Amino acid sequence: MNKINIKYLAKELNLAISTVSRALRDSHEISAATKAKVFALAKELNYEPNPNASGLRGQKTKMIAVVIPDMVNDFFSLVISGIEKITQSKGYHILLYFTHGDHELEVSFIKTLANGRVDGVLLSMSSENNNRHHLGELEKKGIPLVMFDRVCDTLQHVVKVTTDNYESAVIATRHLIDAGCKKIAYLQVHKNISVGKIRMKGYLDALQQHSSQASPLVLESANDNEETFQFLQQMLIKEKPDGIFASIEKLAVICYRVCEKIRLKIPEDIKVISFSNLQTASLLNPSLTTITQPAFDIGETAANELFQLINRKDKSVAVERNVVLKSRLIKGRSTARN
Amino acid sequence: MNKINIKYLAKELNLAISTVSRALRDSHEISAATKAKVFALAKELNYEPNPNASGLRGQKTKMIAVVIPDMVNDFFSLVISGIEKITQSKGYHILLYFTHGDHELEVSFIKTLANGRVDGVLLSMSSENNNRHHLGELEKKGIPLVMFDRVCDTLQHVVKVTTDNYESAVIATRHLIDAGCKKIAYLQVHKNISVGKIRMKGYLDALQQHSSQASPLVLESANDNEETFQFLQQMLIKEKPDGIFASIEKLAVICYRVCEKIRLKIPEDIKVISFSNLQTASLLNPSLTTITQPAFDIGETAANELFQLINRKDKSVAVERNVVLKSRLIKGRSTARN
DNA sequence: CGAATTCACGGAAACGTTTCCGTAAATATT
DNA sequence: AATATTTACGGAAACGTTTCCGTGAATTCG
Repeated sequence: MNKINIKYLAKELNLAISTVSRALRDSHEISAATKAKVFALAKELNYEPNPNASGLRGQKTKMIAVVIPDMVNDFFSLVISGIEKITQSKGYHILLYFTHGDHELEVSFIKTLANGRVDGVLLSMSSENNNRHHLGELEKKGIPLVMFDRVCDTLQHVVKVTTDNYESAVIATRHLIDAGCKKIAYLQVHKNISVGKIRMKGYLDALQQHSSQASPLVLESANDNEETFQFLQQMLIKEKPDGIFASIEKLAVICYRVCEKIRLKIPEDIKVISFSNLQTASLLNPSLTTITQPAFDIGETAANELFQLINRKDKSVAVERNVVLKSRLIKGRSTARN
Repeated sequence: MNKINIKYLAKELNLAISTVSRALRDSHEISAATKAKVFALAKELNYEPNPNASGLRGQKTKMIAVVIPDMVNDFFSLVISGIEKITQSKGYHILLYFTHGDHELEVSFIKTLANGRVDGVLLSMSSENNNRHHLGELEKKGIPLVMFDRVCDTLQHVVKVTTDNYESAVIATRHLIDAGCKKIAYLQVHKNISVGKIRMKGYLDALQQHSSQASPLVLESANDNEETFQFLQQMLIKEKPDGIFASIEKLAVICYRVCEKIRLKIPEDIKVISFSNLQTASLLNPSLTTITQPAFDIGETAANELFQLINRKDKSVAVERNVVLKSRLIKGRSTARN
């Protein structure tokens, strides 16, 4: 359990510490012969530079933070896979944080991250979108930030990677209308998630422009799944919608369960469409029509944007940019015409 | 963008660096009055200690690495959630690595990790289980290791967290036998994953002891999903099994697709059971009977075991321990009696 | 051939913490 | 009252790396 560091290599080779360091970094100031000797010994002893020392000296950590609500659905798993593809190719490391939808946790994570622990941050915000003061701390410390999916719509001077939520919601709603739905309900999560707001606007606009439906029908989900189940059941019985547009897949799943319980047949009695990255959507009973976000692409894109920020020369000017990726409508039997 | 570090705090308060450091760590050597002043300023300026400096000095990083094959199924997502619960409560950070089933990548990850980047490693091995020399490097450097799920069965002196794969496989096979299956096929991944081997042994033993089936029927999946689809289709047509035991959920999903294509009715014509953590298993058509591993528990347990190793006093003696958690059989319609 | 330049390397400072050691003043002990 | 101990803090070393600066020797140039 001997400490193998540059000092040890230097002593072993009768060289100065600085020489060994330069040799390892392939500096032109070092002769080929010396480099060869250093490389050989480093390889033999399995030498790896101490990241804390490098980080401390160079103010570079080769690490980025990924801060997401959680991983209960396939979306964020895919995003992370996309991020990992990029970080892996750049020799970077991923630090992973879950906010569990808790804004306070998010603030505390960002605070600890704002001190040289990472070279950059990828963030998908926690539910409560009220306060964004903590993000200024990152900018103040010169740590690049890229937001994705759940972005902060009121925050300027930041790079955001999103999908065409509005257009997709319009398409989804029109898909239900075209399938013959006369009364379409929208299942929404918390009101203060920007993604949810934008999707709902798409639903509302499409309804107004392309349907004769008298008024929109919106159900906001509860914190607890069982509670949501009850609410949805009441709504389906009372309002009798013939189309359901779920803003997230969890709500579609709950909807399937409610329909099974109260003997509503999908798609005969009621049609269901949902934003979803569920890999088994096509195997559900019936197969679920989905609006599927390019989750892996989002991860790749966000990571690439972040590395552009990390590597740029002039860090004084703030960068603002909105990258919007397209979602896809994948038809299943849940919205088949009667 | 001023650097806020201990030196700055010290100058601002007319104190020595050492005094400020001790105050921040709530040392008994510092008077209450001084502590209060230091805390106040630190809070006001949002001071956070530089992790590289702390890590370099104290040889503690407050980080652990999680090395897993990938995140294409819900299992590892849940494991990570379990791990995160523990790290979060201990103020630790998670570094995440995907090996993508590539042994070389695993070796290279472990190598970089063996140099003070992390305080401990949680590992679920990549597919190829042949070489385990790289893990010795961790032990040599005194970095604790806990393996989970895909463990190395030939490696001694290490903590392993697994599930009762053998017993579960016996139960799964017996479940099919009890449901009336006379010819049960086992769908297996790569031969050299210990988990797969153990599960297959359970299948073989259960078959021998409780079934009149002449000989076992095993199909090893190809690397490519479509290829596996073709193989399985051929096998179902040629051998006509009436029961399928899938060792991982991906194979069960492929099996569903094949059955749909060649018009085999589940469970009337053929019954299907699978190891799976699919959250939508009960919503599939038909609902899938699963052996479900306590993935979240595995994460929690592995993380707790790791922290025990990290915090123990005497690091000279190697610890060996096998924690085995129980899986659950969750009945669906895919194995209903005819 | 003397001067300027390049080459190849050594010494030392710096990154921000933590902790060992030292020390005046204050308090306690005999 | 003289000594011992505690209190509260300062100075400096150490963690391992990178890089600035310096310097003899070798090479190039006029």
